[in-house]
Amino acid sequence: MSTEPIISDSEFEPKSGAKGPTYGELEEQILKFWEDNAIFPASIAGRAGSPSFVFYEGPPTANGKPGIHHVIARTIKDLVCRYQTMKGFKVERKGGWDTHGLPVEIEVEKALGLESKAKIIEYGVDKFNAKCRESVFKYKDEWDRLTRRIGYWLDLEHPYVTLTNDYVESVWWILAQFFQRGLLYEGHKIVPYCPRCGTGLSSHEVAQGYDTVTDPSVTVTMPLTEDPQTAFLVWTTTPWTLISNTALAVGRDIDYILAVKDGKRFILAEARANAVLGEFEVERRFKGAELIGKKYQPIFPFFKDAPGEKTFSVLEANFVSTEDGTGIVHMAPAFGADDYEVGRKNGLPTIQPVLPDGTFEAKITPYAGQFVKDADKQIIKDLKQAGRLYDAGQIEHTYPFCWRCDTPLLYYARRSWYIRTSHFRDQLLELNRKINWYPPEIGEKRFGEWLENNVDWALSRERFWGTPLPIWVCEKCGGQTAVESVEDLKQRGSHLPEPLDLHKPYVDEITITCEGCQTAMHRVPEVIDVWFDSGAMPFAQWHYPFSGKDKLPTRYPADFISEAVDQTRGWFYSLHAIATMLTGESSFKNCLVMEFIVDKKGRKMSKSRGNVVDPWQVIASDGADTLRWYLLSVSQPWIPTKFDADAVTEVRNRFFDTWRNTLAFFELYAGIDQIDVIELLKRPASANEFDRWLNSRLASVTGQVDKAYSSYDLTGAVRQIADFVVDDVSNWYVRLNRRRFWGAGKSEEKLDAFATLARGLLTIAQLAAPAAPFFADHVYRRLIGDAASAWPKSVHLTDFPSPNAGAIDADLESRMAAAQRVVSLGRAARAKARQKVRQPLREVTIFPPGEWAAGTLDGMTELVASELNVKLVSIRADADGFVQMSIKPNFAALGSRLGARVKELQKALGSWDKSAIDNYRRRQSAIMTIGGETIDLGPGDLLVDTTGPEGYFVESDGRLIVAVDGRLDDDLRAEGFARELVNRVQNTRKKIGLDVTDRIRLTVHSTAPVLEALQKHVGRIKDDTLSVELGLRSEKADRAAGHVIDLNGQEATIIIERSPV
RNA sequence: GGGCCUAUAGCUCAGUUGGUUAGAGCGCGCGCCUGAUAAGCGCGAGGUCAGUGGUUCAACUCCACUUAGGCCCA
Repeated sequence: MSTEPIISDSEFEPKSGAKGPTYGELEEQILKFWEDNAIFPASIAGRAGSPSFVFYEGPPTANGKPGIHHVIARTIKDLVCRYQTMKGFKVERKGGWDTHGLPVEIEVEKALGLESKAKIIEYGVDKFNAKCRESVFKYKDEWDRLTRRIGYWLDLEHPYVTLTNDYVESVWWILAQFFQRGLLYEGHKIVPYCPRCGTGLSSHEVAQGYDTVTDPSVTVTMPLTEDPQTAFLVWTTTPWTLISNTALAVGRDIDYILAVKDGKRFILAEARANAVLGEFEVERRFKGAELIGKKYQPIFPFFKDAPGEKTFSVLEANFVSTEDGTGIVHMAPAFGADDYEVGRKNGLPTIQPVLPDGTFEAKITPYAGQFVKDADKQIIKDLKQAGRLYDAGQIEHTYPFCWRCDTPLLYYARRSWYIRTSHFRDQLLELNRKINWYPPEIGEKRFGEWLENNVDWALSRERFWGTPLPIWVCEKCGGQTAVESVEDLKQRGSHLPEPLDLHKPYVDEITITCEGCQTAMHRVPEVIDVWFDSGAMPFAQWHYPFSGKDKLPTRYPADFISEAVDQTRGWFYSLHAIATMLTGESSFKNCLVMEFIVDKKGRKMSKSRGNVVDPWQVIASDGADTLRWYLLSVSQPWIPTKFDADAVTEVRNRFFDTWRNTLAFFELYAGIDQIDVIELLKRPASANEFDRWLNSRLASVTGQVDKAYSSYDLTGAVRQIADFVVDDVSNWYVRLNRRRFWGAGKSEEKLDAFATLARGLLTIAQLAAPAAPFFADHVYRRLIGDAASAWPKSVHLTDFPSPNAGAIDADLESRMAAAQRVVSLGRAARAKARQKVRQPLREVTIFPPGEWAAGTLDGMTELVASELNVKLVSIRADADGFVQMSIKPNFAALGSRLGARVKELQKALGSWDKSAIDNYRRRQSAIMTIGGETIDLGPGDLLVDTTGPEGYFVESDGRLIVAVDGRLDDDLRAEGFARELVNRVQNTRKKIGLDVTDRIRLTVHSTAPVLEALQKHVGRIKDDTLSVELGLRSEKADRAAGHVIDLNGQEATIIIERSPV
């Protein structure tokens, strides 16, 4: 055994205000230790040969600074990975960067002052893309720095980067597979389109430009082919789209009527009839289903011969509502996403008579060359003339405008490439059911319903900075081919640039000779949706299948991913969809979905509001562990969290300071006695009841925390750890066992206490390590020291503790809980008696509740007596005659059994007298008659409530009663003086800077009654205050020489001198 | 406009399949304890459980609608 003190520089410092290093400084030290000793790589290498726990990092884009919401995301990912590592798994964590996409382009456009696609082309796509490439790593260093500082262990040296040729090549390979399986096709997509800029807008661009405007609101007639005297009534706010009308839509289950008004016959939804028609007669009622398939007469002649079996007929659509309009919807597939989708399913033609600049083409003679919205007026006039207008008015609503030039946007069919995801709908749904979502409703609702309504994935983007779509088309014969690798491209292509860059514009120059007609094929101009990039990461991060074939089997699918809820239709979907189509299984098994972090007022954090929290500031003041712990414990990650900096500090004060002080307490006395922790941990289990209790609690908590972590209840886990440290370890075990730590020598009793606390602190460090990796390692290393080679260097290299089942003593835990309840009520009773706890009292009487087992307080009376500072603890089963009682039904137990009769039972109980109540309290059974029916009442069916007996000071929580005898006698008073004196001396010792081990000579000057009282307790006073001499003087003291104190209203002066021995 | 999440004490959050008097921490007031703890303990003040309507013997809890904040779509 080592004779050197393990703890050379104790953290404990007497109250001087300084508390040793700040948490931030400690964390920096731990970070350095991790780096110097390569602990992160060691934590993976140490699990070589173990089964893998597969984690995928969702790639961020580093063109913006990381914020507080990134800290929670990274904390959760880190926690789970560290936990699984401690559980024995090999957990690799490859970092990643998302580097393509429109948001990147928009940032660069703003920086360069480019206002349209034409301007970008003018500027040069090569130069533009070079700028994009730079911009995506603008804040990479900042990201890396924050990632390291918050302790997120991630392989930042070998990240996957979506813009590299290797990554793009993998994406191309996947797309080529899809192409060869016929899953890629060309179609149209309805996009919000600015006719002036000549470009489609992304949804977040559109969201910026909504404005309230007045538009025409017209209702037109569509006569039935089979009965031209009857017409459908159809409503629209965009009359110009009527030219492209190809069908009508109704809801299958909506109620419709055939109405007669002024001799004319109309069909419309019943719910809308009053609003549209005013007065009318109903000729017939029927469901929408009856209308499906009916033909009608086109409203304009231009496309009356359009192809399609179902053209100019009534279709079914689930989006038809009766909120406004007529319940019969006009369909123009070229100008509405819903329309387009229904049109596609029903083989309708896409009639598109509008040119890219927003004007009608020449074929539409009366309106040719007019901007469509300007043509509305003339169109309405012409409809009226043709007798097809039922009603025309105006409506105020919101409409999107281009955020750059204020031109009204048109929803416009543009050429687009699609992936046939809808063919996999059932499989997507089925595989989704196998994913564990946290919380589960994300999987069932938000994600599940999204999959239910799956439409084909619109893959292409008419942009510049993205993975180019690897499809080459022959202009002559229309032949198409997909390139599946760089090798493939080299073999088939000409004009390959050197060095090879797979981005625009270079890749566009490469031509492939058409197999069919030997003509040059050119690549389609589009790039792909950036979500496809990130969704391909399970494969592309390893450059699969070109070099990752050996790696994939142990790295797919992921056991765990976690991102914020906005990724439901982003990354979660792209991961799931690509994997399902490529491998037939989903790419992740567990998915923890985070909600957003909002400001203190519940509003979104945004730069413009100026309410963004800078993580660096929080880390600087409270430390990264504190921030991590706050974010984990404040609420479940999947409910929105209001960030509160004061609450972060509170976490530090309540949990970390308590934990740290418990360690400091241990170190203080372990240091004094030169106790070797490693040897301590080898001691057999202690028989001491307190030690057994703490060990039992420790085992229970270990099991609960393990279970919580493994089921992704991270909040539950950290809350349990914090409660255990604060309540059980610090405020109960340490406080009540302090004397065992200070005692002289190295008694078994003392070493047992040290061993118990050491074991507790060590295990807590392990339990907390995944959540608070810095401080946990600090505690661990202070305990283990550097010398101990048998123990791993870092807590993160240890195995997660498994509960010591043999240590769990449920009976002991419940007896201790009972004692704690008694003490708590006893203190309240003392407060009522206006007696401070330092003043000993004669007796406390306990009336245990009926449900307590007979021996519940066995072995606990000594503890209760000392905590409540009473001489005698009495337990009386029978409260009759001592307390007043009332009784009522236990609604929870009886409600389901008796239903409404509970009320009658309650009434009947009102007539019970005291003995009847006490009878039930003791026997826990009774028979009653309610409404002529006999009811057997068993244990717990009735609840006895007790209120105070006269004369005593009583406190009760409804079942347990604790009564304190508040009367004092001379002996009690004398002891009160003695304890009061000890307290004053101890405070004074501290104040004048004496060390806890210093011996003193103590002199007390006071009045005769006080001295007489103190005389009775000389031994105890000397022991407690480490006094080698105690002088009691009745003469007046020189007040300046000592400290004047108040002892229960009597004045005294104490003089303390340090004794040389 | 649609889908989903959230709303409980001054603040941050718990609240099991509907059931006794809706809890905790912080903050505030009063009292107490302390030989590790700028900590802790007790008591008190503080709640139309966002609002309205419904189902039920019984609603914070279930249903409908409304309001406010958020996410994703249109």
